[in-house]
Amino acid sequence: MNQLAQNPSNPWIWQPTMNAHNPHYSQMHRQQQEGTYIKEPMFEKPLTPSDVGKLNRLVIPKQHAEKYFPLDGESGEKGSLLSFEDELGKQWEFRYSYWTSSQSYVLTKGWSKFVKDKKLDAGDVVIFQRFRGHGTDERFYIDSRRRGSIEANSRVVARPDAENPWSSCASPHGYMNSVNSGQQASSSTRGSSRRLRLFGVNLECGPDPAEPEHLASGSWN
Amino acid sequence: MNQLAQNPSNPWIWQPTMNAHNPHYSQMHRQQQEGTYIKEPMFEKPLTPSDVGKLNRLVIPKQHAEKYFPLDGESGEKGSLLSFEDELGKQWEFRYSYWTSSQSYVLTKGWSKFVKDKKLDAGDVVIFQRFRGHGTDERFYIDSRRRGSIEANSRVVARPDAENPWSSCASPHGYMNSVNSGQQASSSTRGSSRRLRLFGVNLECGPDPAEPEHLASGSWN
DNA sequence: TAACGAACCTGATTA
DNA sequence: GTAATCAGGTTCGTT
Repeated sequence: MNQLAQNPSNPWIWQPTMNAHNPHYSQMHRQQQEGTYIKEPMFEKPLTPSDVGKLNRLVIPKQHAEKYFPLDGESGEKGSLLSFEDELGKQWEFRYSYWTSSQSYVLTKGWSKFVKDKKLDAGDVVIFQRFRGHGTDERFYIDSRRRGSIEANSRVVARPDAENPWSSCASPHGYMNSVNSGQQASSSTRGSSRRLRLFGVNLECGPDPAEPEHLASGSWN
Repeated sequence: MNQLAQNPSNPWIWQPTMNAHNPHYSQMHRQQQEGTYIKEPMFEKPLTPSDVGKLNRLVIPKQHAEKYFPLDGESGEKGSLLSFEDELGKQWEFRYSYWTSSQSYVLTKGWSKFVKDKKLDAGDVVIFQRFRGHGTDERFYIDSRRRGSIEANSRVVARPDAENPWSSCASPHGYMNSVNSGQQASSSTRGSSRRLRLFGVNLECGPDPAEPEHLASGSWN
């Protein structure tokens, strides 16, 4: 089911694995039969009640929006379309625009479908990553994790994957590796003290430590 | 501090007085170094709780809106911007539009700032006037008075002005003169019966007669 | 016609 | 004190 597999010699590098039977077999993989990508985190957004409510929009913090999704003059007026792939290879398109009245960047059209499909609630965290290929080749990846979870997406939580060596309290997709520069974090799945540093945030991973706020709002920068 | 002074020979006519030290020295006066204006009342709106509440809008009675602030087809769609000057020469801009859902004309953007700045409460009255110059030259003026007061604006109430010969229970800016065609109203600042007719409305000005409703809702037409 | 979505707005909070 | 940000709203056109 994984469309990308870690390169055994370098956990930063991910390579597509072909699986034509996957109904969500992504355009990315159809178009690019080979090649390597660097998967890197962009930012996270802990969802507010408004982000998952009736407003049908996700506010993207300005510093992240301007860094990763710059709008040129033309697209700034009418907004643009951003395409993402989720952990199943499913494609998601969102209208992305800037609201001058509130000076904020938002995902609008398509966002509510994502919220519904992923059953997102306030406090859940949406994770934005990108795969960078050769030159300016760049593909966006969207993921989420439940409030209080440090799992990067629902796949590991809801569908434990025997292929994945990371267990609960570790990070799938090599986040830890990339953040820790290949050095594996010292976490154990047994024992009373389970602590790790993820993306610059100290995280407790004991037996449900009442979801401390610093965990839910942990961000990459 | 007065930006306009009555013409000694005709109280209907007001002429700008220059005062470069006034921090609110208005564009009107900067642009028009000379000239005369006819100041005339348009209408008043006694403020409802909604007008000063969280709705951040002022409903303008339809007959007044259509008479004084007509919206053409183009501006009817997106609304327009109305500029006013207050008694201090400060400029106020309000978005003005028609809400089809409620069939009403409203001031929206900018209105809440005015309410806050003037400390307006329900029952207070907002006064709309215009200065008419040559041809179609027209400038809007916005003012307010406290609930139960017949003072035309806070200047006389809060900042007694030695230059102004009108005392409490009289009208500044020559309203009385213009309405009574130069004939001074028979009001006295002493005595048990203080009554005057202002813009066609009989007003009691006794010692705080429990703010009768007809006073608070007195209107020019 | 009811629901959705795009645009607009504002106040609390923060830097 | 001032300015920027953004969560939480509203309206209104579209479907």
